[in-house]
Amino acid sequence: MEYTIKDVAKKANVSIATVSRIVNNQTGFSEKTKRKVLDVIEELGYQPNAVARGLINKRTHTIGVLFPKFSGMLVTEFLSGIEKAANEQGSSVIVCHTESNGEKTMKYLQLLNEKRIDGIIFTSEVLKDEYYQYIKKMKVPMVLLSTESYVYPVPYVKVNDRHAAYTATQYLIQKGHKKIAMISGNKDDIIAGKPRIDGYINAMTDNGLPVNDKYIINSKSFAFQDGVEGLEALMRQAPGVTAVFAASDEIAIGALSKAYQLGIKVPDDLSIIGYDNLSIAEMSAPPLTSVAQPLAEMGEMATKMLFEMMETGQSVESRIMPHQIIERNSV
Amino acid sequence: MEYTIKDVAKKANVSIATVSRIVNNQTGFSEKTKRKVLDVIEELGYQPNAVARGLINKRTHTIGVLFPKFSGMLVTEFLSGIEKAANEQGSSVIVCHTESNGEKTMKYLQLLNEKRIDGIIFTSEVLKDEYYQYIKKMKVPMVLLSTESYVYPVPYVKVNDRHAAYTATQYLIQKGHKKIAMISGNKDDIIAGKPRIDGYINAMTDNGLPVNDKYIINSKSFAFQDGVEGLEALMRQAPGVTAVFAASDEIAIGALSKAYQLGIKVPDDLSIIGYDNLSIAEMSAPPLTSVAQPLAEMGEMATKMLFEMMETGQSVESRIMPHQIIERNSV
DNA sequence: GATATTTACGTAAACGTTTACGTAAAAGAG
DNA sequence: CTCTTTTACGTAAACGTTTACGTAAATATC
Repeated sequence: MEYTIKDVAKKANVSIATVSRIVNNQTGFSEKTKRKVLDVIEELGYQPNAVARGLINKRTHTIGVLFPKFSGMLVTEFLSGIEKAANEQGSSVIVCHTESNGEKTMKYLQLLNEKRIDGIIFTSEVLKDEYYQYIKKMKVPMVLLSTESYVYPVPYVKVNDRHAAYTATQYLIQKGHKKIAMISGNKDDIIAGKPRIDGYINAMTDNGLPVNDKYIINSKSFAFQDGVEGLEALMRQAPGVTAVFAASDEIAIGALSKAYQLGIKVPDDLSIIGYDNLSIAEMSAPPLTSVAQPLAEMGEMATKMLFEMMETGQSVESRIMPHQIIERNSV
Repeated sequence: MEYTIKDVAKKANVSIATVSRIVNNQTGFSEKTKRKVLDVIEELGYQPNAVARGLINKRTHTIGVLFPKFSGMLVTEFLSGIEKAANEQGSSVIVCHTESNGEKTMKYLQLLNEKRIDGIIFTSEVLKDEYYQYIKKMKVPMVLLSTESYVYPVPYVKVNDRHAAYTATQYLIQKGHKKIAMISGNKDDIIAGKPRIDGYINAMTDNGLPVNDKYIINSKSFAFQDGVEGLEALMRQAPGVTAVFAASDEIAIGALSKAYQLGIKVPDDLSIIGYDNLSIAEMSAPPLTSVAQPLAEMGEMATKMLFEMMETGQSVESRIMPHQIIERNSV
């Protein structure tokens, strides 16, 4: 398998230029030599060296994807869509796990730059100035996935978090609930934290319902544990609530779990709606009603946008993806 | 950022060879020129082109990882360990989603070959002859993760499935259970299916307990739905069981969910033990007792082994990783 | 059948590195 | 101060491709 174009050329009695032309189906050769060369290629099992190609073409057919966390299941869903779209375009994807660490992120960007990847997908985290400047210098296209930048002109793919949260809250209101609480994630997270809280508040006020500070639990993150602690705190400080909007499915499942422990029946005594529609949502007891983001499609979309940018050399429009309430039995 | 070694050389008034030597910290230059060159590099923001390097060094510092499925959360855990170890070695990882599809897998192998990656990690699936032969021709090292080959001499990282299943069953027996059922995954899966069934059977017979065919439910896969259907079938055909060993956490959660629905109290009426210890195990109600595989460490180990093979050019010993019962409240 | 055009190639430079080899200068030995 | 060894470089080939340019042969034109 270590044959080169020269071996093929020699064996087929043609020049390497001709072999190259045939391999890349260009023009400038007869049907006869084409067949001869193809036969030799077949015989030797020749495979062009993408590294050499990359050197001269300045395209490596590889993109880099940066994830702050590898834990949640968001990652696989995104990756699944990204990988699919990239593969359709004949490209590979390199995954990078930044752990939300600035230094590590910069190291990765440097690595990706040295590898001369064709584009970058940056996910689920705010795009710091340092990152943006570096990527700009790299001169490769980038798209943001499940995040957006209020400062830099970088196209993104996202659902409208505020709107989705509004919809979720509205849904609970339509079901007749009035005392609706929220267990939010990190409220200082300007991408996934604040907007969801705002959406909740907007929906409440738009429907003439009071917004009570006691009804809003701010956690540090979007994890299971925050849900269990959140519900506990909620029951203490606002025992009258009949429904809660959780800022993530993990929080919702945590709340569900705590409710079970406290003997609170869901959905009879308390309704819970989640956010993300992860696969765990359908595995909980009772199955969790949740507002779904089309995660895989979002990954796919981001990748397609990235390729479009690579081809046209121009920026593209950001996309707001539709969210949707998946009704199960927790409301 | 598109400066080359030539630009640096010219600006520093040295030859490109000297720059190269300095960049790769070899010997053969004075302290003075080193500083000069380093200054120029800093000033220009020069970054060596890994593609050109790869061409000449025949090492791309990239490995490929093949996953049959992107759904479960096993993937992220594995990937997390793999990525960590690879990163420590200064390498990147390309992810491939084969969907257990032979054709797709071969396409991926071809792509990886063209990209001249340094090694392959093949996960969670049986290594077909076609794959093995191709990778052998590629002449890159490979290690199997969470799978093994009975036919080819390929090092692997795995837990001992039979033993782990034995341990799980034994655990139930120790807790006083006698009527123990199993909801297995696909019994034709010779890696993750059959061995777990065998382990269950061995533990039963070793403890003088009867093995009743009605107590073993064979599902098609290891998914949630198999668990809910499995428990339903089990309750119909063997209502007397007091404990069930599920061949995966997803199955266990499915069973848990069905039990809830049927009004069966866990663990009072029925004990359930899972397998994998995914993050969902701690999120279920009640939290699921499960036999844990050290997934991230397994990925890390596999990667380290791969690098060892790359460096020494020799094969390495396979590793059986320890499993462990994580006690929670479902037993 | 002579000329013009097209086709089918081959030659060689380029992509950005690393590295074997050569050589002049510096350092060390006596 | 001369001779040997070491150090600090520079030159050029190589890695495996693509592609601009050149040219001989084939085809078309009249």
